[in-house]
Amino acid sequence: MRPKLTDVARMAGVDVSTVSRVLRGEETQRIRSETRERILESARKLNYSPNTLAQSLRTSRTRTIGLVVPQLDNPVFPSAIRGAEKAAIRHGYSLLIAHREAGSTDAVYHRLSHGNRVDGLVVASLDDDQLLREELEGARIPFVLLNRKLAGHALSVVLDSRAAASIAVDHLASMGHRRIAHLAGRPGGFNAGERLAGYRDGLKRHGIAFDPALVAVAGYTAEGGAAAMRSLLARQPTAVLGATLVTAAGAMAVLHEAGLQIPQDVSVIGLHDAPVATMLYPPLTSVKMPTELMGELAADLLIALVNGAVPQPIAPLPPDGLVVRGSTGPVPR
Amino acid sequence: MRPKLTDVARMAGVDVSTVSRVLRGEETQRIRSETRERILESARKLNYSPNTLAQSLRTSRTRTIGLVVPQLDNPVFPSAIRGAEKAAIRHGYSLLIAHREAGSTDAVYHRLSHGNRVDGLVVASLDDDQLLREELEGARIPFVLLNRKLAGHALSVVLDSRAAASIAVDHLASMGHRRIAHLAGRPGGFNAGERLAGYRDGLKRHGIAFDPALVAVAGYTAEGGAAAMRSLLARQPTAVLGATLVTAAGAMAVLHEAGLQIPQDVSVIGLHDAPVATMLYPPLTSVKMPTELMGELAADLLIALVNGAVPQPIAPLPPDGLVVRGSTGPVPR
DNA sequence: CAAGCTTGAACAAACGATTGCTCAAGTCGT
DNA sequence: ACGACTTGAGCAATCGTTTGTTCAAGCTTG
Repeated sequence: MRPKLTDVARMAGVDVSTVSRVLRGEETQRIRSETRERILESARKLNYSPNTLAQSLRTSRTRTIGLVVPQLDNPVFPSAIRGAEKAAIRHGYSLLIAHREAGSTDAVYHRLSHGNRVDGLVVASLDDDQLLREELEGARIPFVLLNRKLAGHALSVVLDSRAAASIAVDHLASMGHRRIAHLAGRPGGFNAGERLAGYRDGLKRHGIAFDPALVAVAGYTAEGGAAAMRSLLARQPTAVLGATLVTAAGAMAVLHEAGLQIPQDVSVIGLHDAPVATMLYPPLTSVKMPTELMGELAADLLIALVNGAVPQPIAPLPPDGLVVRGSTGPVPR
Repeated sequence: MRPKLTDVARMAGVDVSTVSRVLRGEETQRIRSETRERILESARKLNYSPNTLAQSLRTSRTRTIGLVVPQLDNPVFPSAIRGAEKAAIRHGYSLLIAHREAGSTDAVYHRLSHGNRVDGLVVASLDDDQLLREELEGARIPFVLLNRKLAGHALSVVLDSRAAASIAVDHLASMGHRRIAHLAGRPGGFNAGERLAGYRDGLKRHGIAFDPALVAVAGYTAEGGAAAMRSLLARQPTAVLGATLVTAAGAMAVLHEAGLQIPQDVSVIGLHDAPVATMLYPPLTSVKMPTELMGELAADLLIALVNGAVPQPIAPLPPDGLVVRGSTGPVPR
């Protein structure tokens, strides 16, 4: 049998309330130091550890936050998870990760938010606004959105994708590219819109006319990137801006298949940087984004919220800069 | 305020115990059907959902299992997570994912196993036996090891890495390769040993002498794979067997750097298949392993264990077969 | 019509902690 | 030496469920 407070109390010859106060380090009540020692000693001997269920029930706080991620094979999320973990640990919270694929029918939000298992939720979702809104409608706990916004709703921590896309275009344009294709994200999605806007910002700044024919929807998967790239091949872009690392990778595979050389024939650049970028051939030039920081700030924000603070909204996180690798080069003549 | 059982009871004009029985569908007690209706109606109106904390405290079961993963950027784990999720849902359990990097000082096991938050743990770990054993020593809940074994301890679900490595060697040997290098895993590790054994099995079957100079430790990261490959370059292997996808990818980057053509100069093959294999250039030939199934079986096993069954050990899961892509070809003459 | 069954539901005791209050003994000032 | 504090600890209620037990009616039976 697991030792409980009463066991420790019996062993130390005191009341459970005293044990509780000593173990929690409560200050409202003075305890003779020899009593304290006796209690601590007993707890140690019994290898006591509190039943968090009972604690949480009593205090109605779990000191746990949940993080819902829509996919694990996108490097953004592992990185954000690491950040959230750091923040959680820093505040003495536990982090509980839940996986919920886009469009899944599993009621993860409901389970977590109605089950009293977490004090708040950091939500990353690839679902469309409508669906997400419905899902979160009934949430009874505070939540913070990660890497997306939802109109009129909740706090968000997002990356400045617009700036990132714009930086990418700068890089390409500075090497003479003018036929720059864009592999776009989910149409209507927050990030997709931002990135497209940044792409257009960049073009404009360099006096390049926006050509809708050079934009194809790729979503967030390698297959999507590949399909989009295939559809753009006929347009003969000299450079391609992928909305994510993974879509850029999908595009690269298609370029290789088509017998095009990277970067001699076509330059490729991706948004977000991650270890996989170095595994591609050639290693992918990308705009590095503070994804870990994003997770960290989201968790910080949520924990503040949980503790009754009314946190300020956080501005989009600016890119960490450009990481130039082998996949981009001067425009072919 | 969240509605609780008493609220429903008051609204329906009955005792909480009756509400509880109706809502839980308990059969030991007959309930008049109009009463039942009234209760159900009230619960619906109040949008009642039970406090799982209280439930778990009372019943001392959480109907939740934990899955501890050591890394998220290795495709094996997302895949195993998916499998475990499936199994958990199938049994009506929730899955709680915890991240614990190898060598981390965070007491994840302790928190989970002593905190009464999960009924059991599926543990994947890259820590060495000694450390893992210590960590798990004090666990007060059942656990199942994922993708590794620990001498004399606990149930495991593992892949048949030995068979996988052997299949990979078959493939290479069948194309005439005889100088086959091996990028090995963590020395002393269970999987590393198995893979090395499989590699040697394969060599032997094809009458190739084992040459220790063709084996280098790469661990489980791209950098490790790259370093190992660099050290092997001088040995001029015609083919390389990476212990994982990621190490193979690291090796490929080095081969590219060195100006070697894949597969014309050197063939590369990896163990485990995952989407990233198709993103590499050339797309990586690999031995596909049932990683999702592994997660599923581990969760099944754990849930059986939690429910008092004494499950049979599970034999290593055989590979799903070879996926031939562009990274392997005939031996250069 | 009294005794014994059913039926259907209420009572009440846990589960393991936290925390506001009460209270006995010792200390101090006068 | 007596009342007023202080110190140190125990009492008991409570968090929201679950579940063994009791119990009042209504019904059957002989």
